[in-house]
Amino acid sequence: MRDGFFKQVYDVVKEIPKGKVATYGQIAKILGAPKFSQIVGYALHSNPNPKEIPCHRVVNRFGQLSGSFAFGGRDEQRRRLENEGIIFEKDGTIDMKKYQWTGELDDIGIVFENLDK
DNA sequence: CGAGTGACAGGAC
DNA sequence: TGTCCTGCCACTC
Repeated sequence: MRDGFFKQVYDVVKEIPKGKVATYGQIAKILGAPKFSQIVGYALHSNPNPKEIPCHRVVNRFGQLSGSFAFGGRDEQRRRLENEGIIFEKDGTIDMKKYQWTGELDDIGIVFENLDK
């Protein structure tokens, strides 16, 4: 998996279950590098594959939608999340206690061995 | 190949 | 989740 860190990010993001969200930092941590949070955001910004990568399920640590969105703006992102059962507060944030993806590697089936080859 | 960039996080106060 | 400030590293030009 040395095609780039980005690809690893995409692999994880694709495994986020419907109705759940994850933070950039969380994804970074899953990849074994908590400091990669910014890189995760950068990776999704590139978003070479919008139809495969549900980046609307990835939010910042406040549970708030990101400023720019590759699919068509915050509105679209919000609608997609609502469509998955996620309720937004009136200030545009979501309840992370309820919706934050608690799953880790065990749940998503990605094994670090795979990352090695 | 060096410098700048960025969908961020976390600690300090 | 008050604000401010610093660190972080892959990627692009």
